[in-house]
This record gives sequence, structure tokens and C-alpha cells, in this order.
Amino acid sequence: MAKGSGLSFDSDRIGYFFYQPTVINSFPEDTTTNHRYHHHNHHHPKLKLEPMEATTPTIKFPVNLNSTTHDEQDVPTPSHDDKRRVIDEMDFFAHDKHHHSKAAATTGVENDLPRPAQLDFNVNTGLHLLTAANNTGSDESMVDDETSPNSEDKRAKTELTVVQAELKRMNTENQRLRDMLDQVTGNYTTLQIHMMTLMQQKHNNNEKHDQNNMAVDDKSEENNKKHSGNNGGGVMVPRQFMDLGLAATADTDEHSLSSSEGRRSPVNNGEAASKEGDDGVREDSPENGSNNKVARLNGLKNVDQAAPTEATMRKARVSVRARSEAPMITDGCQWRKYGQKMAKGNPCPRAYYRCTMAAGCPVRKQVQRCAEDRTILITTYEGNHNHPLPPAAMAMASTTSSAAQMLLSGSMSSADGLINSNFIARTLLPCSSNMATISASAPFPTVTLDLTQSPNNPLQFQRQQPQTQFHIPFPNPAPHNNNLIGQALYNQSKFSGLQMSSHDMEAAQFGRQALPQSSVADTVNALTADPNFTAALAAAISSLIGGGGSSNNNASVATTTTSNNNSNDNNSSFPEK
DNA sequence: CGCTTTTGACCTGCGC
DNA sequence: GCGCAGGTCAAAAGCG
Repeated sequence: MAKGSGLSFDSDRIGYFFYQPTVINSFPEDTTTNHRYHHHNHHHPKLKLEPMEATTPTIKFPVNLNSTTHDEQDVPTPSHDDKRRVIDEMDFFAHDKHHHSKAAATTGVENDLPRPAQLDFNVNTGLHLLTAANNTGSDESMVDDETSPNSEDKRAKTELTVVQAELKRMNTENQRLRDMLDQVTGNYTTLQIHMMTLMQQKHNNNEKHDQNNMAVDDKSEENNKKHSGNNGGGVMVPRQFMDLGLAATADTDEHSLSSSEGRRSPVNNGEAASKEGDDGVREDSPENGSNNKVARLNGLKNVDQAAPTEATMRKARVSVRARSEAPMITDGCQWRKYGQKMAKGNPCPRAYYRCTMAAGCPVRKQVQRCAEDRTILITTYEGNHNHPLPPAAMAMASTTSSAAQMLLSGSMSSADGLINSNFIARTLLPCSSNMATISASAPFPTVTLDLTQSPNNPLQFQRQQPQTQFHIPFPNPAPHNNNLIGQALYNQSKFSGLQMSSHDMEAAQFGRQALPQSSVADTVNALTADPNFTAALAAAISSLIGGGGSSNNNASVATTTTSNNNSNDNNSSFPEK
């Protein structure tokens, strides 16, 4: 059921629609809104948030939304499981509040806050009586004067109504804000992945180009083209997006994922079969990691190159950690649950979903709550959609496929794929140092995107890393770091030379020697060309390169500093502008 | 009535 | 070879 849309992780928000427009306004940049998904808020029971708020209505009521949240917002992050909701709420509010205030401050246009304004207005209307009652002076005396029970009752009723209305409004607002935050975070993550992928692709392209000159295997080249859609040059972007996102429509995508999957399902089997038939290469990658390794050792270096392919592709996974009360995050796609299991080491069951937007879509996802912090929802995506996606679903879809591709493009099919992937992540995701991790223990290469990490509180992230994952902390990313990529590749090759194909080695060399400094800029240009990400990009880009590459760059990603008050930017993750 | 969710059974891969 | 764990299937139940 959970059909949701968009990146907003907390889906269900009732009454959400009413405010959407404003949401956009609230975050002009964010118009991003591409991702404005109109949620079909499915069921997700409007959760526990309500009860919580319900418990404190009176407290919140008198205070204006902003201030209220503000105060609570200070509550430190997650420490207590159950209470966390409250904290989250507050956090969201906090952000929003800042956004608003900031927006107002920067723009100086009150209209920027249409929604809140409106709400306030409404509330004020309702509150009028209340305030009057509550307020000092004449009003109070008046009330006192009106000793008649009826009037008191009326007043009480009115108050109650007002309070309820206010409470409702606050709930809605809270959810809206949370949704917004989730959305923005999601968008940001998506952009990060895209960025990485683009960079990686660019790198690959260059590499390929170089390879051609070196007279290397054609087959791999072709396969690569298939994925990159770019022979060498600058046109890659559009294609890139197509491949990663929409076009999952392409056969390749479909095959790639499906092949790996089901052993029994007719559909899957069929696809798998055909797939194998299509491409001999495939045999190596899918389940036969060992074979692949052998092949490599035997000198069949091109095998995996041949396809960061589909077979392997399906193996790659993208895990998204996000705080959400909802049973699952909404990502714009429609899912059908096909199984649930208790996984070892986690009291929370793991749910299995498959994409139902198109018959035979190979995309699956697993949803499970984090054992340590149940407010964190871990969603793991696998596969690429074999059908066109609604704009709302593009973000996540492209994110996952991009991440997968990123992983795979780094010779992931090799036995030491994890090492390489780490290495890749390190080199290609410098900007996401605080958010991206690659699992070393997972059977499949997995990129974990942590959206629970507050941009304002980078440290928060570290502690949650289990030993099974490598946190990839890198220093930060200055534009010139591109050279580091090559260097890293080069260095890496020294450690895993055997595993690295000559291709990789060349790439490494190439990278080390010639990775164009402009690559980041190019990438950004490419990204900006895509309408779907334009808005959200603004913020991300500004942090990535925008900073002008100056010292501030670091800020790039996640992080940075604390408060929201800071100059805008760093919160780039929150396109506030 | 049709679609989705639930849930026990089954299959497969992996480690011992 | 056996047991375990992850993943999937499919009948039954639930829901709108």
C-alpha cells in the first residue's frame, strides 16, 4: 500500500495538502519541489505524534508555534528512544522556524511565509477570544464580570475549540515541517549521489577514453557506454539522468536487477535466463562472486568491467537511514509487501516490498527499524525500475540506481569490491563524508545514506556506526581534490593491485595525472541542466563548489556547523536560501 | 470483489 | 552434510 511519493519520509500527513503550496514558498529554493509529492497519504496512521502532542496541548497552545518549538528544539538529540519523537518534532520545528525566520530576514518579504502567516492569521482569529481571556487587564476583568455559567461555559468551549484548533494546526504544521525536512534531506542526498555518480562517470569516461587509446577491450567499453550513455564528452548529463532515473525503462536496467533476483519466480527466471543469454559476461557477476574472482585472477580483467552491469547491479544496494514514525518512507513509488521476517540481531521485523508500478519491476526494498534507535527507519533499495517514474519517484530512484552504479563502477564485482567501493566512496564522495558509508560486511555492496544525521550535528552520526560499516571520513573536499581521486586510485592500486584490472590501473593513473580540475564544475553544470534537480541543486551545489572552493567548502555537506543561524549556507541541506 | 497484508513454508547460500 | 539466516512464495485473512 504504501504508495507514496516523494522523498518525504514521513509520509502520511493529513491535511498536508492544504499547506503544500506554502511549503514551497517557505523554501523557495526548494521548489524542489519537484519532489513535492502529493502524498497519497496512505494509511500510515498518523502516528504517535498525535498522542504526544495531545498530551501537551495546553502547554503548547499559549505559545506561538515558533517559540514553542524553539524551546523544545533545544532538546538534545536522540538519546531516549521513546521520547525521541518529541525531540524530533521539536527539531523539525526548529529547523522550520529558522527557515522561516531566516527567510523572512533575508528576503524581507513576509509573503515568503504565506502559509505560516495564514495559519497564524487563522489562529489568531481563533485565539482572539482566548487571548482576551488569558490576557491581563480589561479582558480578564470582563471575564470575571461575566459570572454567568453559560458565558463561562461558552468561553470554555470556545477555548477548548481554539485549543483544539491550535493543536491541530500545530500537528499539521509539525508534520509538514518534518515532511519538508525529510524531503529536503532526501533531495540533498539524492543530489549527492548524483554528484558522485556523475563524477564517477566522468572519471570513467575519461578512463575509457584513455583506454581506447590504449587499445583495450571493446566489449567493456560498449557496456560502459550503455550505462554512461556517453562516449566521452560533455553530453553525458542528460543521458545520465535518463539512465539513472526515468529510463530505467531501458532494458538494461530491468535485466540487471531482475536477473539477480528471484530464483523461483517465473518472471524472474525468464529474465534471468534471457539475460544470461544476452550477455555472457553476466555469468560472472551475479551470484558467482567466486567465479568472478577466479576469472580475475586468471587474468580476465575485463570481465567485470564489461558490466558494472546489471547482474552485479542488482547486488548493489542503497540503504537509507531516516528518522520516521511512518512504517516506511514514501519515495514516490508504489510498493507491495510480499514478506516479512525477523532478522537476526534486530527485534524489529524486516519487511520486504516490491515495486508495483509496473509488472515485473525488479526493484525491491527492505524496510526495518534500527535496533538501537527505533525511530530510525532503514530502507534498503535494490535494483532499478524498469518503467517510467513519476517525478516524485525520480529522486529516490535515481539515487539508488546512481549509488548502485557508483558502487559497481568501481570494480565492485571483484572479490574485494568492498575495498574498492570504500575507496571509491572515499574518493568520490568526499563531499558526503558524514553521510555515506559502505558496508563491509554485507553480502552486497551497500551504500548507506544516513539522513538521520542532523546537518547541525555531525558528531551524532559517528556513534551510530556499527563496526560493520566503514565510516568514511574525509577531510574535505576542496575542488582540487579531484586530483586526490586519482591519487587515491593510484594508492589503492598498490594495495589491491591484483584485483584492480589494468583498466582500473589505467584509470588510476589517468586520474592521478589528469583528472581535470574542472570536473566538479562540469558535473555541476551537468546537474543543473536537469530540471528535476535544479532547485534542490542550488543548495547542494553551493555547498559543494559554490563556496567558491574556498575554505568553506567543507561545509559542503552535511554538516557543518551548528546552528541554523549561521549564514545560510551550510545548511545547504536545507535549501532555505 | 479485488487488492493488499499477513504469515508459515519453502528455497538458497553460506559457514561450520 | 547439517543447521542457520536471508529472502521469496502463496494461501489465507483483512480491508475498502
